[in-house]
Amino acid sequence: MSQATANHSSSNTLSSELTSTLRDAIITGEFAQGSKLSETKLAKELDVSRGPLREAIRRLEGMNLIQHKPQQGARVVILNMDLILQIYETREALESKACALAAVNMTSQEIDQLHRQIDTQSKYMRENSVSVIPAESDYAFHETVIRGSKNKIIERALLRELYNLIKMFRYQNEFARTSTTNSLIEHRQIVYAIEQRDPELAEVTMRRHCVRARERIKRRMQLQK
Amino acid sequence: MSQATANHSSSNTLSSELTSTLRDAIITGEFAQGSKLSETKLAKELDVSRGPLREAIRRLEGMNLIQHKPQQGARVVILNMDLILQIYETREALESKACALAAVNMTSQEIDQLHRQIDTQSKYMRENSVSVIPAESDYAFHETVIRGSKNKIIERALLRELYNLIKMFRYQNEFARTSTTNSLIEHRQIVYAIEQRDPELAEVTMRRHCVRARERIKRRMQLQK
DNA sequence: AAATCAAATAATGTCAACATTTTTACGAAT
DNA sequence: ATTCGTAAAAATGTTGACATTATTTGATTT
Repeated sequence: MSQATANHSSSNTLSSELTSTLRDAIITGEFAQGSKLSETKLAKELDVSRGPLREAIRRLEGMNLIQHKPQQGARVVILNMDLILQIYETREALESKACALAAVNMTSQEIDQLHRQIDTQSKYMRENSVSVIPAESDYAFHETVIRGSKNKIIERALLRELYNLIKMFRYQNEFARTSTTNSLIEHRQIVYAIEQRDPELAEVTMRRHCVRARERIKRRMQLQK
Repeated sequence: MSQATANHSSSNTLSSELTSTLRDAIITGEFAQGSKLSETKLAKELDVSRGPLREAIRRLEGMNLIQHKPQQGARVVILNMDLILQIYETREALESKACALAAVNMTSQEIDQLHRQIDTQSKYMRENSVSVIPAESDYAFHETVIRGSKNKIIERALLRELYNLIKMFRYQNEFARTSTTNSLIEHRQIVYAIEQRDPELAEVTMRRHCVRARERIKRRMQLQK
């Protein structure tokens, strides 16, 4: 309690702290894809017992970030091209539906927030004379739409499972990071559809946005190879 | 090892055994919706220590079957009308996509299996002079389609998360159980679209099948109320 | 009788030790 | 040199005890 380094999240349990810590380490690639998360080694390094560590691993398993085999331990998921495309396919199905629902269920305050987020992106590009949207800003926009769906199941599937994998992929692959000027235009179209309270338009607009992202990724991965 | 009741799954870990046991108990309503899963009580009843029990609870959390609050324990999810409709909405988005992918990716052997499953359903209805498909047979059909998508992410989201909730809902609500003659017709249409290798047709056919199921549920829940 | 507070009780969170399985290391045999 | 098998080492699975936090109980006050 008298420690200098303020533990700003001391109210949480150790197990949930570990979940966040390990999740971030996996996303950033600090733990390499396919590498083993040794309980004994991690427990020593992080100075915790294996109990909470195992619980954190079970949670990460539920987020698709690691795979666990009985008696053999846990390994970081490997994002090969097949899996990435499957992730983007799933995202397309879920987020287009989320967007349709958002057109019906979002409050006007939430729509205002979408405008502010787009303005931030636009301003950033103008002031820095670049044609890329910062990743955090892009995530924030999509998160607002997803939460606006008011569908807890879709929200959980996207934010708790898929987006962690997408963040991991983008963070570790430079070529996957760019959200170009086109993205901003598409974001505007999405907000327009939601504002019009037009779920069909919102759905196809978001679907196209996701499909384009996937195809861009696919093209670049094939070049890479 | 010399017990009369053969433990046919003794090769698995205790923790995974507990996961299955608790999952089934939740689905069947043996643990009531909203009731607390007390670690100490369960540990005594099942004669296991709390460690593996806690891991099983973390896994069930990842399946959306229970909600866990720090320092307060785990409670069985409550399937109110809102959540049920959200579950069916999500299923619609995922399974229609899965069906489109199945039209592209299924092997002819897997398509044969679909035919056999439909024949079983048809035969059952003829021989028993009823107009309902047994729940297990309906699940089996959908599972074959879902696995046929070859998309591990969608497969996991549907089979590991959504379908457990749907099974729980159907098991505990008599009015939600009936898969009528129409379902069999729709199943035939789905197989036809897959057989034609027509992903667009497969997608809209499965979507309609899911939408109808949801609307049937919605109508009956509103009457119930 | 209702509300409030404190002690007692019970529950969840965490740890360290033990049990079992897997992996590694090493030596013998072909 | 390679393969095989055995022993040692290390890892995961499981348990019971301790620490801390919630909840309950009961006495006190208004």
